[in-house]
Parts: sequence; structure tokens; C-alpha cells
Amino acid sequence: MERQILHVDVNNAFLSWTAVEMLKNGETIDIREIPAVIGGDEAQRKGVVLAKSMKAKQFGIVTGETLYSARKKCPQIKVYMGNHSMYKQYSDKLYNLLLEYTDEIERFSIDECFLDLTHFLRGESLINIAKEISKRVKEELKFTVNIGVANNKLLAKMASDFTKPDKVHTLYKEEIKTKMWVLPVSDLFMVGRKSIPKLEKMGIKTIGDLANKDINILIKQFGKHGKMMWEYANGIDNSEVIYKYTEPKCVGNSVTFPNDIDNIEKLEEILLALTEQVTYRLRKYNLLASVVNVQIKNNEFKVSSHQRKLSTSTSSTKIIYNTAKELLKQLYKGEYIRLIGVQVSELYKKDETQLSLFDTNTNEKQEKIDETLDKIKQKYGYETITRAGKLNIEKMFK
DNA sequence: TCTGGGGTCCTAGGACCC
DNA sequence: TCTGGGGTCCTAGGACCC
Repeated sequence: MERQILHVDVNNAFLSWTAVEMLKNGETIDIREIPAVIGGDEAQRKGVVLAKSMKAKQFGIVTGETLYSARKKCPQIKVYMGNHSMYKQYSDKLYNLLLEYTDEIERFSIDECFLDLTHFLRGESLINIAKEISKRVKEELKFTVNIGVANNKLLAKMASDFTKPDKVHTLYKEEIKTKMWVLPVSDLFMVGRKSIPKLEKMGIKTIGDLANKDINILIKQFGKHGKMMWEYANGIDNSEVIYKYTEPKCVGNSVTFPNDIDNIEKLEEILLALTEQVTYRLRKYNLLASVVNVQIKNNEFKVSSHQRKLSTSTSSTKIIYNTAKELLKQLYKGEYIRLIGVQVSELYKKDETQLSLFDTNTNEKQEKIDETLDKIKQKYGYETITRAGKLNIEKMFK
């Protein structure tokens, strides 16, 4: 049986949600109607465009570029700050509305969902459901979405990316040639910055060119990724809508400094603050980690990383930080550092861990200490007790 | 490039084992 | 040892996504 899939994508999510929130708070200007972007803090060297209005797009502003460059394209551009917890609230509102149609929903990102309606149609057509959702979101939640209607996730996602905003598009098998193959290959999901020039060198300019290329040549050049790109270009995708909760595969935190740092003590201090946040989340998920990874980016943007597998899995701040500190020592060659990050992976559910032959007791003792501290954090606020003191990355540079 | 932060997945090469 | 081949595990780096 053909699957009935929708992809719901919020138009300019961060900017639209900010607009709705501002209007709710008495603002009279709708920032969706003027050249505006959501951007990071330039003083903290996080000045990139995270979302843009349609008006801003008309000036050629793209997501990810610097605010400096955005201003050059449009000097009157208005820049607003983001607020992640507000985004989450709007994301939840959308999700709750979608739940009225099916509980088979995959939250692909904060502003995108896949819906599997195969078992929930009851005689109605998929496109009419899409139109109803579109209308209701606009009326009830005051922002707009694009919806892709198709028989698999890839085609639904491609369809939702056609003309914007506030549109419903279908992309059925018989429409692939006319609607998808004519697009530049860079529009295909999973064809990124590095693949585009390689594909062009092979004479592939459109998605159609890719679809009709010999798959073996693509596999030779790109490996598994080549096979996937070819399948996507041909509209082939058998992946399921993953609507059940899945545990994260890794947990990490990283930070770009307001100024480059060449002082190992300072780096260690920040590393500790980051590790505390990572392990705090780990314990909140009730997970233990077996691999610790530390990453640095120097002032020339060169990224390097070291990782180490632990003899036993743990969520202990002390154990993970000690490992991270050693990894940093191996990594750091005295250059100016722009970013540091710590990430843990190979995660296990706490109750499922195999008991290691040695030293589980010390691990457990450390984890107990952390859990006690976590409870205090929950009661009195996170800032009160982090071992990095009142450490707050911004404050550190004052 | 005045170039964020949080993820997932893949690959190549080396160590080590039989 | 002037040493073969295959498998597994580990690490570093990179591609891609939103």
C-alpha cells in the first residue's frame, strides 16, 4: 500500500515566531513585512543570520551568512535576537495541533514534522488534510507553514520546499519529472556544499541529470552517499516516519569565545563549565556515556578533535572532565583558539549497562554526588552550584 | 568569511588478533 | 622474519542537516 506522508515546514520559523510573539506583546510592526533577520550577538562573535523575512530574502540575504554581509546587501535591515525557549513553545503548539490528525509524527527539527497518515485518512484525501492543517495553523497559531504531500518522506520534504510561503504542494511519482528533475541539483536534500562542484564536474547540473547518471559511477565517486543521492534524485526513499521516542546518540556543548584564547587554564575552566552542562543533560536523560570527545577550532578555523573510549560508561562530571582535560592537553599546541566543545557518545540507558569487572563502585559514587548536586540545581537554579563557580561564559571576559 | 550550535552518519587508517 | 589475509575495534576527520 502506498504510504500517505506530509512534511510540515514552518515558514521562516524563528523570524515568524518572533513576529507573532512581538505582536502579542503589543508591537505594532509585523517584522515579517519588513527586511528583518534573526541573528546572533555580534559582540560575542555569533553574528550570523539564523532566519530572514521574505523582504530580507529579496535583498539576497541567506541563512548562515554574517550580519555584516547582510547589512552590506541591505543597510536598513532590522536585526532581532533569538530565544530558544520561545521557539520551543511555538513548536509544541504546532505539534499539538498536528496530533489531532495522526500520532505518527516525527519531529524532524524544531520547525519541521513528518506525518504518516496512511492509517488515519478515513476516506479523506491527503491533500485536503494538508489544506485543512495549513488553514488552521494560520488562523489559530498566526504563522504559516508549507506542506509537502507525497508517498514518502523525501518527496514530501522536497515538495514543501517548492514555492513559499503558505503553500501546499504535491509531489507524486508521476510529477517527479516535471516538478523535481528540472531543479538545480543543489536543491536536492543531502546534496551539500562539497558535493555540488564535484557533481558539476561530472556534468550534473539538475536533479534530473543526477537521476539519469549511472549509479555505479556515483558510488565510485561518493560511496554510500552517491547511492543515496541517486535514489533521492529518483524519488526513492523507504525510510519510516520515526514517531516513537528515540534516545539521543550523542550529547555535546560548544562555545565560540568573544575573543580568541591562548591560555590553557582559561580553556580548562570553560571546558569544565561545558562538561557540567553535558553531564547534567546526560543524567537528565538517565544515560551513561562511554566516549568523550573534545574539539577545538583555532583562529584560522581549523578544527581538530581527540576522543577517548572509557573503560566503563559514566555520567560523572569528574570522570568525564578529567578525560576531557587530558584530551585537551594532547590537542592544544599553544595557538589561538576560537571555539571549544565537548561531546559524549556511545550512550547507554542507565539500567542496561553491563557491569564492568572493575571500578563500577567509584563511578557510582561519583554519579551519586552529581545527582545530589543536580537536585540542588533544580531547587535553587542551575547557576548556584556549578563547580565552575558562577561561571558564565560571557562574564568570563569582563 | 567579520563564518553559531546541536546533531547524525560515514570513511580511512592504524592497532591488534587469529 | 625479507611475513598473508581477514576481521574487529578505535580514532580523526569530514559531509550533511536544521
